[in-house]
Amino acid sequence: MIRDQLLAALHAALDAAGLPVPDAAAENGGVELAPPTDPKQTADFTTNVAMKLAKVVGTPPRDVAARIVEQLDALRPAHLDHVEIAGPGFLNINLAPTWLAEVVRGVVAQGEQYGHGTELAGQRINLEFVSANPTGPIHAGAGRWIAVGDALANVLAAQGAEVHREYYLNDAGVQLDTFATSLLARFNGEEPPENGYHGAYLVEMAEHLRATRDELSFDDARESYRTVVASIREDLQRIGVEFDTWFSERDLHDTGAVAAILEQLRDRGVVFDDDGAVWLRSTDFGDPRDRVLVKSDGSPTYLLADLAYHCNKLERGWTHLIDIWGADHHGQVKSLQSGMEALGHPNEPEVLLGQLVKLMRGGELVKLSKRAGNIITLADILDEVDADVARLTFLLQSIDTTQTFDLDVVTQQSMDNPVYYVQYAHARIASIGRRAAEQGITRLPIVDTDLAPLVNEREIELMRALAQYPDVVAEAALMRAPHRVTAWVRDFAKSFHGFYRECRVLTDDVALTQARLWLAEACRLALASALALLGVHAPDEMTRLDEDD
RNA sequence: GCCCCCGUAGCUCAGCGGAUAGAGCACCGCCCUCCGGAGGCGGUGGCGCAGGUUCGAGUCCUGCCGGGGGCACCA
Repeated sequence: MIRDQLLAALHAALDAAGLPVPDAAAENGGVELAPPTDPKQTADFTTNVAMKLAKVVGTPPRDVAARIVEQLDALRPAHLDHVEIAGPGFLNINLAPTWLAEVVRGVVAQGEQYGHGTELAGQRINLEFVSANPTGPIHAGAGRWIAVGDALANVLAAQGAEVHREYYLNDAGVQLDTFATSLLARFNGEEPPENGYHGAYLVEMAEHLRATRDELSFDDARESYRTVVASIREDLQRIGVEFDTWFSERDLHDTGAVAAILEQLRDRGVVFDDDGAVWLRSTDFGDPRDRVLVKSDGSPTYLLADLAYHCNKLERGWTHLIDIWGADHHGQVKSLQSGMEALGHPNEPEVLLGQLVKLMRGGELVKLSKRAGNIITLADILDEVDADVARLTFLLQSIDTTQTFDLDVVTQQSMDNPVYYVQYAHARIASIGRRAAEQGITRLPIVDTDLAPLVNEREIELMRALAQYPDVVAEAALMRAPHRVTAWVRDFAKSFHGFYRECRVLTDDVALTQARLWLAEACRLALASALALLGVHAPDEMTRLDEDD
């Protein structure tokens, strides 16, 4: 990549100028070379290295910059046009337009893999997300974890990691008993207990069961969770997410894995008995309080099973564990990590806490409660908008922010959804291809195509955005922030629509047409790449809107 | 009381310590003899408050004020 070549040249220039290389491990970081953040700056790349060195060297930043420029000019790296010193001491690197042509060729060469990298090569990551209890349908808010988890998995994989999508099925424990009690009540035409599940889905399930039998045992009621799991799988299929492993909590108990973990913890001397219960000394590992592992009635806590589960993931060969949890589970993070550290697995799992989704309908906040039964399910949303709209909506913002999902806005105004704006850009490019075919225009091999005619501001803007895309993907993976890809693709679509309006692709100028056809193709590939990471389709055509709509 | 997240334009949100803080929606103007107007161009409008670190702070630190989520022998 051109940036890497420039970076190497910059290092060489620093060396030639007798300047030290800023320590990457230091507080203010190493040598940075990036496009200017300020869009009004026209340079291709900028570096603040002179300002970082000013203090070390003891001369003003602009003087340091001058020394670097002198050496860079002498080195003349490929594509370099000229370097300017700007503002407080920025080095603004201006390249010849040839470098952007190389970007386009690079995109075409990599196809829909463009933007992928190898930052995480060799890592085997187990990503657990959703893991909603099988006691009821997936609610709408969990859609966020589905969309974010799947996109994050894609982004991590795009950086070379082997990524495994895993769903932890809580098919043991008291919540399943509560489920059974509630279902049994419905079967017998009674109301579930106050703290049971009151959702209408149990009424339906009970009706189905009554159609084939007169009696229902508690155990059979309990096992009916499998029906719920089937519906969860169906919802996931509708939104297009597939898990590699559905891991049964019950198996952990049945195989003795849970008991074995308790023994391990005992052996390590990190537990104590008190009042008939077994406790983990998690305070030794930074937890605000110690935690119960085995209750005084002899039953294991969720934490103990969860420790067994996470150890199991490591035993299966995953080198790093990532869990996506809702912020309402914040209190469990430290406990789990303390326990894992006690078991010899520090820094596992990495827990990504996502802030919760607030659902709005009719301008009112919808209170969610499975137990009260007034849930809005993911299926409800998918009944009204397609999966692409739902996914992109969930991927619009950082998981650090509480998301307000306004059902009215998302459904009634779904045509305004950003997903269509982006998909439209892709469809437009495909449309150009169709028109070209009609006119008998063939795209010649890119090696035979001169891209020099691409000099319009719009074209430059697009090519620069293309150049930045790999960094965006790498950053999204590193920061576990797939929404960065969303932000990029929206901006990119905007740039493309601007280009489309101003630069006609199919013209009488054969050379220009060829160059623009390839630019458009590069844009299409990048859009397809980004949308694939987000789990959103890249359509070749959009359904036309009604004129009178 | 303690812990986590957030506070940026009227609204919803971007913004890896860098230069004059950006989008979408809404509102006000423009633009279809031309590849799909689900489009383009322009305008109005903003970093909760106070200190600190730094050559440089929306970004880092402290305090305060708001909003959300947690502080179980529940999961």
